Amino acid sequence: MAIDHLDGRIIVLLAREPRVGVLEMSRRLGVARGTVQARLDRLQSGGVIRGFGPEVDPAALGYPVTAFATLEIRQGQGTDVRAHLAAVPEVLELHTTTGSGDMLCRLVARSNADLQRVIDRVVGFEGIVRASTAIVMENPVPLRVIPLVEQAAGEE
Amino acid sequence: MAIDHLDGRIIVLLAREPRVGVLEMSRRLGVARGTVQARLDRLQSGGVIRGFGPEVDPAALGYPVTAFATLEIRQGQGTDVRAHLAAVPEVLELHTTTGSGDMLCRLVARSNADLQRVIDRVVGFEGIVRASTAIVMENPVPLRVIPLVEQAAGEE
DNA sequence: CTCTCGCTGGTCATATTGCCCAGTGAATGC
DNA sequence: GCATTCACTGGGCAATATGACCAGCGAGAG
Repeated sequence: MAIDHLDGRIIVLLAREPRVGVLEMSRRLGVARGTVQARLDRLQSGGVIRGFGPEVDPAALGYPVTAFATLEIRQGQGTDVRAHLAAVPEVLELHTTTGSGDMLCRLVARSNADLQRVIDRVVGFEGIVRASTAIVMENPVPLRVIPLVEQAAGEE
Repeated sequence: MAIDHLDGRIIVLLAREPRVGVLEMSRRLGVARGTVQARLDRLQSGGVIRGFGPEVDPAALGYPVTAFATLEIRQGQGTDVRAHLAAVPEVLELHTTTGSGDMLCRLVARSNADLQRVIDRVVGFEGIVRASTAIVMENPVPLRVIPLVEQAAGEE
C-alpha cells in the first residue's frame, strides 16, 4: 500500500495528539475535512492503520519487569506450544523465528521473583526443550513507528 | 496503580471497539457517564493507559519482514550505540538486557534482501562488536495486553 | 455520628460527526 | 482534441457526543 506525504502527516499528527478529531486535523493540515476523512478511511481499510486501541502500560498495571525468552521446541510440538503460550497472560507476544532458538516471546512479571514463576509456567510444558531468558533493564527506544512512517511517506 | 474490575471492563471494551465514545460505554457497562469519564481520567493520569495512538502495521507500509537482533556492545559505548540505533527508522524498539547479548532490538525491512541493508546499517558502527539476527517467520501471538488486564482486574 | 468519597442521573451550550451536494482541476483513456 | 474519471474543495444539514456542571445518595472511615 502506497503512503502519500499527506497520509504521513495525518499519521504523525494522530500519533502526537490522538485526541484531535477529523475536523481539527483538517484545520491543522490545511485541507478539507472530507479529504482527511477519505484518507483515514483508505488508511484503515488498507490495513496501514490497524486501529486506535488504548496503549496499556504493563508497568503501571503492576508488571514492571519485562523479559525476552528464546525457546527451543521439540519437533512437531509447535502447535501445542503456541496454544500453551497463548494461554499465559504474561506472554505479551510470541514469534517463531529462524536462528538458534525456535521461538521468541516477550514476558512481563510483577518482580524478578515473579518472573521465575512466569518462566516456570512458560517452560513447564513438555514441548519445550530449553529456554534462555534475557531480562530487560532499560528501554532506550520504546516501540515506535513514526520514523518509519516518515520514511515511507517521504521517499515515495 | 490498582486496577478495578470496572476499569478492566472499560479497557477491554475500549480495546475491542476503540471507536465507542464515553456515552456509549456508559450504556454498555451500565454505569453513569460521569463514572466512565472519571475512570478514564484516572487510568490515563495514572499511566495505565498511555494514549490512543494509531496502531500502524509496518507490513502494510511495505515492511513485511521483521527480525530481532541481539547486539554485543563494546564497553562504555552504550550511549553512542543507543543514539545510533535511535536514528535508524527500521529499528522499532531497543532494549538493554542481561544475558548473553547486551542489547536486543526489533527491526523491520522491505524484504530479506533489504534486511541485509538494515543490518549493515545497524552494525556499521564502531561500538557494536557482534550481532546475531533471528528472522521472524510467524507471529502466533501479536502484541497483546488484554489477558494481562483481565488478570490484573480480576484477582485484585 | 459525621465526614468524605465515589456513583448516579440529570441539565446545558458547544463542537463534532456522518452524510449529503455541486464545482473544480488534473490526469487518464479514446 | 475531447470526454471521463478521480481526488479535493467548501458548504450545509440533522443527529449526536462532549465537557462542564449540579444535587442527591449510600457506604465506609474516622
